Amino acid sequence: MSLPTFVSREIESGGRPLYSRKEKSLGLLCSNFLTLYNRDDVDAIGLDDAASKLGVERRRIYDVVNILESIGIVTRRGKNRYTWKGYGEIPRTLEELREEGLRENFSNLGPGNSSRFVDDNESGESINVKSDDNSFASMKADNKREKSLLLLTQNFIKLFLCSDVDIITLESAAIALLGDSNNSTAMRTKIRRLYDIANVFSSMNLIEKIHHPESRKPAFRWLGWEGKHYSESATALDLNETKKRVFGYDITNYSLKRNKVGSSSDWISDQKENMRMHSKHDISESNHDVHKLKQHSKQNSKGFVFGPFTPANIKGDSENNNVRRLMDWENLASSYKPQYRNQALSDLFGHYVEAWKSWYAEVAGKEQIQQGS
DNA sequence: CGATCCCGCCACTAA
DNA sequence: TTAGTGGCGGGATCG
Repeated sequence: MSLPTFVSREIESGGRPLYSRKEKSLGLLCSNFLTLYNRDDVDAIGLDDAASKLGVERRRIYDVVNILESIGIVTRRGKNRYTWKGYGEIPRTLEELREEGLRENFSNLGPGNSSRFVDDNESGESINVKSDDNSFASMKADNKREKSLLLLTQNFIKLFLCSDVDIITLESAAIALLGDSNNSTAMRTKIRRLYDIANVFSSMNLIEKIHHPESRKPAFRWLGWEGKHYSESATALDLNETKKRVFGYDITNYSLKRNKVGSSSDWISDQKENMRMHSKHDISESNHDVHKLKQHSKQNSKGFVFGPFTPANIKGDSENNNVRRLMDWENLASSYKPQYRNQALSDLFGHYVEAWKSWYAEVAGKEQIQQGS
């Protein structure tokens, strides 16, 4: 009961809707999470700490962490605690997943597949010979594990790694990963999860959202982690910035729920809207894949990852000794005229800049408050 | 209107 | 039992 849920379409004095789903996307949260912890002096990650630092509910941290764990970036150390492993684990983990997937015949995507994930596992000793109720319990636990975000994520990846196709529709992925069951509800739920996963992977540029060449349907293309260089240990050149004005607020924006009004925290309300970059005159957004050899994302010294909208500015030559370092994003955003494919991307970029400045201010502001406990 | 996907209730579990 | 986890899907947003 309850939850009136009458669309309280609050409009901030000015015409700007005071709630944007894009600002709270898992992908953005993931980027912030990675940027926050991709440092050499980071080892343990406290979930509470992460939640408060990133300004989100704990529930969301679970989502991000579970997905990141599937790639090996972090590992569960124990209750409320994870260990940062770093991007270096990605290639290794992907390779393992590929082999594992091949071993499990994960290359079947088409209909009538009846893909069966054997669900291997390390602790392959289930001695539950019988014991009625006992086996029931383990069965339930097993069933739950099979539905876990972590496993779903890994299976999703296997789909790409073990198949000749590199463009997959979430629907097809759901069908393949669902094994069978034509249940419409299960399908819808599965796709919801895949969207979540796709979001964070997109933010990491492991995959890219596109429109199927012919089908026109939205799909995702595997990009992989190959050329992506990261700086395992944050170089010194960051955090030395000072000419950047410090914003008082931090990324903590618990308020602004979907409907609820929430305290009018002036999050993005300021006037940095002057960085309206129009979507350039169509850049020959030709019919089929213009995405040929685009160089998605580069990362700055701190490991911050750009979305699929890498400003053509830094893409110059691929991963040279990325000595670029911290260019002034504010200027870039307001003066540089990037060739974004569309308004959405430019908007997203704006949000990234915003988010980046936010946590940057926080981090720079109060040193690295290494979480203890 | 269909594609997205955030939010947070609440069933499980671990301590 | 309490605290930590994390399925799940309603329904708000986006395009």
